[in-house]
Amino acid sequence: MENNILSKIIALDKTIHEPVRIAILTLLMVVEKADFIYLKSNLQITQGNLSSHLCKLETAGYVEIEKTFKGKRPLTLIKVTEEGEKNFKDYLLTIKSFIKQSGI
Amino acid sequence: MENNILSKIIALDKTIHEPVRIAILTLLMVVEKADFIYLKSNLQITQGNLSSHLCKLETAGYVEIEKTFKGKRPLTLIKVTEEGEKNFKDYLLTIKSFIKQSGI
DNA sequence: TAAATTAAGTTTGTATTGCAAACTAAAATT
DNA sequence: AATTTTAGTTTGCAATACAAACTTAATTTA
Repeated sequence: MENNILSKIIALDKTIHEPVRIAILTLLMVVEKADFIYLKSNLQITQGNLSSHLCKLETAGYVEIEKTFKGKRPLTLIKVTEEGEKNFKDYLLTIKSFIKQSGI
Repeated sequence: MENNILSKIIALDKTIHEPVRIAILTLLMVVEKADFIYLKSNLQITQGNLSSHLCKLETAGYVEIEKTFKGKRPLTLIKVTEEGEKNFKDYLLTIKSFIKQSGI
């Protein structure tokens, strides 16, 4: 038992453990779907940066990306998958128990 | 106010926000000094990996590295600096308030 | 109606990483 | 004398995060 929390920290899911992706997943947990522009304006990052992070999350199977149109303009909708949700919650629980043990 | 926590997450200190370095700093917070071997065996990572993370922390001014001898063998002692301690605590507080808001 | 601007993304380029494997140097053991 | 162990550092490389450049199409302006 004992300092097992440090091995859990070291084994943290790298797909999630990236600030921008933590923020993306946090937003996606509270809405059923979000569009690209909504995420971009909430996160205040460049479109290219958002695009590549979404690709990473999609490749990992953590989000689903649906390309549609609003009128004649492209509209990209993003939602978290069950797997993404589960792994994100696990991630949060590990962080939480780490914080608890840190005594902060 | 409101979703300001996400901008804090995105602005998280990259020198700290790396699992191995979080673990190193966590260990360094509870001892005055640690030696290389102590860190290596507690973290269960390769020496090369530990060496490079310590360099990164040293370059950032977050740890001080003192090379001495135990008998005739090299002994490397590592301690966290005041700046390292302050920034690590700030990091933990940000994570803590994020976890709190996440409702987990 | 031609030119410029805006919208909504994707692709490209690059400098930085994290890590394992290889290496160094000296001490201890066989 | 040769091998192994200890205590690290350096090297090599694949993966990454981000900004800048690009694409495509719609809209606005002159």
